[in-house]
Order: sequence, then structure tokens, then C-alpha cells
Amino acid sequence: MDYLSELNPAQRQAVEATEGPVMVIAGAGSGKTRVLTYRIAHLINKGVDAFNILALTFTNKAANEMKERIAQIVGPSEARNIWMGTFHSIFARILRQEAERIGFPRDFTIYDTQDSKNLIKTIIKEYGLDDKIYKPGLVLSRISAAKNNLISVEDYKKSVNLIAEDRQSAKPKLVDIYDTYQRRLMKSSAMDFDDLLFKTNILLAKNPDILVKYQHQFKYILVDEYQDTNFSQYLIVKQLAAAYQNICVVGDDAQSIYAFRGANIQNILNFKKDYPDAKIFKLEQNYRSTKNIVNAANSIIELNKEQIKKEVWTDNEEGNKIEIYKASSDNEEGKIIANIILEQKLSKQLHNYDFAVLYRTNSQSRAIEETLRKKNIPYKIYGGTSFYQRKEIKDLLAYYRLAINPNDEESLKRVINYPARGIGKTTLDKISVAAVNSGKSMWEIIANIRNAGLGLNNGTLNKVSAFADMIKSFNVQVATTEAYELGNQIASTSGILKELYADKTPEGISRYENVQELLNGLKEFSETQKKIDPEKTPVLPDFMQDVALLTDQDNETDEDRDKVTLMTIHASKGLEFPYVFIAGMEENLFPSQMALHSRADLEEERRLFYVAVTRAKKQCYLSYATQRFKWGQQIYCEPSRFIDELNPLYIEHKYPVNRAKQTLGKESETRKSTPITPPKNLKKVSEIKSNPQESAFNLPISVGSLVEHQKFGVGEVLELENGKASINFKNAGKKQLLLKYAKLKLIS
DNA sequence: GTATTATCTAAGTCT
DNA sequence: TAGATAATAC
Repeated sequence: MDYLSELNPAQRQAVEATEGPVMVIAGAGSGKTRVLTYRIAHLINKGVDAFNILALTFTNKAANEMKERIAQIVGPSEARNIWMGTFHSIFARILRQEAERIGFPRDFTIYDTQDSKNLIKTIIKEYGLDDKIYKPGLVLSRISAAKNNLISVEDYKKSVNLIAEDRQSAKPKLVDIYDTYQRRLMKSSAMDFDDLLFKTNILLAKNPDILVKYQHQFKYILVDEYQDTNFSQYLIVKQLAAAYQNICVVGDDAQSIYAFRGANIQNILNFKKDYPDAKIFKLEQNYRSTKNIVNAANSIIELNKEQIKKEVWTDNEEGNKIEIYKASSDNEEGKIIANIILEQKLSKQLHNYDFAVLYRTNSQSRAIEETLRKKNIPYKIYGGTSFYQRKEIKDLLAYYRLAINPNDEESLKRVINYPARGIGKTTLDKISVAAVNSGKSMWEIIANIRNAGLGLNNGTLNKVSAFADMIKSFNVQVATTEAYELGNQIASTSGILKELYADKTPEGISRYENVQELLNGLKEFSETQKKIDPEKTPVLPDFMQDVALLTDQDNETDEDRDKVTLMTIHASKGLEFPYVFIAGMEENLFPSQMALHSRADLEEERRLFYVAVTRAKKQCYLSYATQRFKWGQQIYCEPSRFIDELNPLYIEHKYPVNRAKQTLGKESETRKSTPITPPKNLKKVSEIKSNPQESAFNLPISVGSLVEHQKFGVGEVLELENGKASINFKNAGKKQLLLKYAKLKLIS
């Protein structure tokens, strides 16, 4: 395949300059992924062993797609050997391999943000501190920032500045929390997200033999989205690339949107300083969007001060202007979007997957979701509460985690009394105090509860040791029993399946289905693994290895194909859609209220807007609402400054005709009447019912009618007055019900 | 020890 | 509004 002929001169140069440091500044839609894939394929075609290539991407999904495309050029067996994935997943893999060098077991657990927050909460309580001052989220983000800048506990203690800052903000104990937090992670054989990078740095810095080993393994290093790397990531790459200097970074300073996570835009701005003889290529031709979109996007980003100069242009058609819609509320905004989707689909013969709705915050998804559901437009949501964050999934995964690593304290606390087995707070407190006092993990106490001398009564002792025995029995099988078999066994032995099966409410049924879905996933995993390597039994730890690092995007199924995409702008990075809506273009929302205080923050918001607009290929729509619900309260909003910042040449204000029924008191019509949230991004949403539980509003009910209510049973209607009914239920007595809300069935 | 009810508070973006 | 936690009753 003659891939080189598919490249423009700048792209081709970037692909062919395989030796030495290279930086590719890739404007939005300029074929960055193409350059990366062809560059890797080119390396392999030139005789480089795939095993010697390290490619760090921003999402696992991006990595997998790239691998597939490379496989088409060089063949699947070669492509499989490339080390390609996110920073977190690649270095988690390496840390497992070298675990003993940093004093961790190979099967360490990866704590997600919730686990970390819970642990911090526990520590704050143990210190007897006020969690109104020491807010767990804030404490965690401070610790996280420290780690991303490679500031260890010892460094922190020595830093006059940091200590002074903490004193200033009335949190002098912060460093002690940091200290304890790290110790507790260690005791739980766990690492948080930041540790994966932090400990990699330590591993490489403290073990010259290991550093040399990986330097020679990764002769060629590629980093995608370099503008979003933080100091910790930057240093890993720098250490690894030091021997051969065959490092290629690709990025766009204009799309740097992760400063809040420690990303340092200076990494890309300073590349030339780190590697003075670096070759720099600029990709400036946009192949994705219309002239109008590209020009509009350029007119935004021009306002930013800090940037590498470049001129993004396109040969594509002129296209339509960016349309701007004003809505009276967040629900109205959803309706406008839904109507445009329906109209466009009809007039242009489009698919649902041609559309994406982007927003600044996850909380905005609900209003849009509601209207799409009402109009029977299938959609999928990324982010928010993802599959792996659902309670029932986390519960089962906690058992899996515990089976693999019983020291995992957060999992232990999560399931020791779920399903309820009579081990309550008092007992748990005793165990946890004993653990802290003896320097042991909670599991070590529990595993030996009869000798712990906690003064528990016999009944409790039996319950605790029965639990411990169960976990032990899982634990001995972990290394040998086939993954799906053990996973299934755990699901039933633990009682989780039974517990969920017993719940026949719609939510309960969906929870049960979700767990089945997880088990299916596990089964599928086992089977694929067996196909790849029939010699080896796939075990649970293989499956669990980077479950904590998976996101919704990695979990896509075929059924998700023809749906409108809903996601945050952050999540949309690297993606493209023909028709893009950007909702919530309002001051204090976008730009976020918290970004108004500093120029740097505001510039990041502006880059975020740039990213959003440049996702669109054919048409981009902006919308804002003059009122919006926040915390159940209506607040007034003003249009975003970003609308004014767009060059008026490329935009057009639209005023949609108000649809038919503009009833007053539409409160109930728009807000209420939404039944249970359906399984959001889950498989089963395919058939969306607009309004399955009809309200009783339209039933021909009169005084004397016999009706049946879901909860109260059968009753007789005594009185009827403007939508309100007073009903005498046989079992539940007399009740006042609003027909609008009550779900009644007419019997006679 | 457990289930139910009342009260509080959160929503800024992500691996 | 909704989920998390504290208070209360059983």
C-alpha cells in the first residue's frame, strides 16, 4: 500500500523524519492521526521491530483504532506488538512487571477517584479534623497536584511555600494527610491514578538498570496530544527518550484543555529548548471542516495571547454560517436541538450518528436527554455515571478486587456488609481502630479475627470469620481458576445476584441486567483471550488489570451505532461529527464561573470553545438559554462572551418559530412526567418509549369510579376538583392525589 | 444491627 | 433535583 502518496508535503515530511527529535504542530482537523499511524507503519516498514515502538495516546480507544489502521498496512501480527495506549495503562503495565522493585505486589489495585476520596475522608475523620474545612475533594486535588509535579511527602514537608499556603488556607495538617494517605495506599497495596505516573518516575530514577532496559526497548517514542501532558508525564518521556532521542511529539497548543489536571502547556512551547536540534513541522491545512467553521474558530483563538503562531486554512466548501439559537429555558434548548435534528435528518437523509451535542458540564445532559427521549431520538451519553461507576457494578468489582488483593481497604469496606450480613458500623469501627493501632491492614485483622481480641460477641465473630473464609476461598482460586468461572462463582456466592434478583422495581431489574452485562463482558474477555493464546488460562486478574482505567468510550458496542452522541467538550477531543451542537453558551457556565478570575483560566476556556467548534465538519450550532435549572432552582443567564467574540461574518442569529402549544403552567409538562432514568449509556436503551407510564390526567375518571394505584391498591374516587382527586383506598385509606402525577388504572 | 425518614449539599472539565 | 449522610424508630 502506497501510504506516502496519501500525504501532503508537510505530513509526509513528518512521517519520513523518523530519526531524532521531532515536533509536529497539528492544527485542528489537519490529519494528525493519519500522520501518527503512517509514521508508525513507516517505521515498521523500514525494519524497526514493533516491539521497540512506544506510542502514548490520550485514550485507549484512540490507541485501538490506530492499531487497527496500522494492522491494515503492516499486518496484524506486527501491529499487535506495538506498545500503544494511554500513559496510565502503559505504565501500569510496566509497574506490574517491575512491582517488587518499588515494594508493591504485582496485583496491586488501582484506586479510582471515589476510592481516593473515601480514603481521604476516613483519614480526615481519624485525625478529628473538620471536613468542612478539609473538604476531601479539595484535599485530594492538592495532593494530586503535588504528585503530578513530582513533589513527594518529604519534598512537601520541606517546601516553605506549600506549607505556608496550607497555613494560609487554614489547612496546616494537609501534609500529614498526604503522608498518611500514601502510607494507607501502600498498606492496601493500591495506587491512585497519579501514583501510576509518580511511581514510574521513581522506578526509572532509582533503578538505572531498569531505566536502561526500557530506554533500549523503546527506541522510538511517539506522544500524541503532547499539549496535555503534565510534568510527571513529561519527565517519564524525557527519561525514556534520553538514550536514542527518537522522540516524536504531536500536539496543538490551541487545544490544550487539561491544565486543571496538571497539564503544562509549556511542555509543548519548550520542546525546542529540551531538544535544540528538533525538527518542527506544522500541519495547517484543515481537511475536516467548512471554511466558515475554520474561519470562525480562528477568530476565537486569535484572542489568546500565548500560542505558537500558525495559520489553519481549508480548501473545503464555504458551508453554512454558524447558527445561534436563543432558548427560554434549558428544556426549551433541548427542544430546539431535537427539532433541528429531526428536520435535518429528514431533509438531508442523515443518520443519528451524524449529530453530536456537546456541553461544558455533565449536569447539562439531563435536559437534553429528556427532550431527545420524548421525541424518540436515540442517543448515547459518554461520561457522567459511566457503566463502571454504577453502584451494582462497583459492588461486584469490589469483590473481584478483594479476591485478588484482600488488603484493598476501600473494597473491603464496601462489601463487608453488602449484601447485609450483620457486620455493622460498631464492629467495623473496632476493626479499623485495631488496624490503625497495630499497623496492620484491616484484612489482616479480619483474617485472624478470633485472635484479635476485640471483645466481639460470638455471633459477630462467626459472621466476620465466615466472610473472611469466603474471601480466602476466592483468593486461593484467583491465580488458577478461569476468569469467567470464578467471576460467576463470586457473583453468586457473595449473594449479590440473589440480592439484586429479589428487587423487582424497574431500577432493580436494570441493576440486575447491568450485573449480567458485566458477567457477559467477562465471558467475552475470557473467550477472546483463549483464542489469542489457547495455552494460557485467562484469569480474573487479567480482566481486572485496567478496569479502573477504562472509560465509556472503550466500552462501545454495535448497538451504540446509530445514535446521537452526547458528551462534554473535554470528552470530544480528537473526535469529529458532521453536525455539532454546542449547548449552554452562557456566562458562568461557558466560560465557567470559576475561570473568570485569571487570564490563563479564561484562555483555557477559550481553547475549549475552539476545540468544540472544530469538532464540526459541516455545520455547527450554538445555543443558550435565558433561564436554567441549577440545584432545582431557576436561575437567569446571559449569553456567553464567546458568542460576541466570534467574527460576525461567520455567524447567524436564528429565531426559531415557537412550536404549537405554548401552554402556560407548562411546568408539569416539561419537568415532571419523566419516569425512571433509563439505563443511560447502556445497551438496552435501543427501544426508547416516550411515555410508558401514562399519567391519569386523561383517564375518564368520575366520582364513584373504581381505580387501581401502583402502591395503594384499589380505591374509590370520592371527589374530583380541578385535577385533584380524593380517593378512598381499601388498604391504604383516604388519599389526595393529583391526577397529573398519579399512575392510576381505571377499573370501572 | 437495620430500615426508614429527615436534612444537607452539591455540579467543572478526566485518567 | 438527587444522592449522601445523619437522625430516628424499630
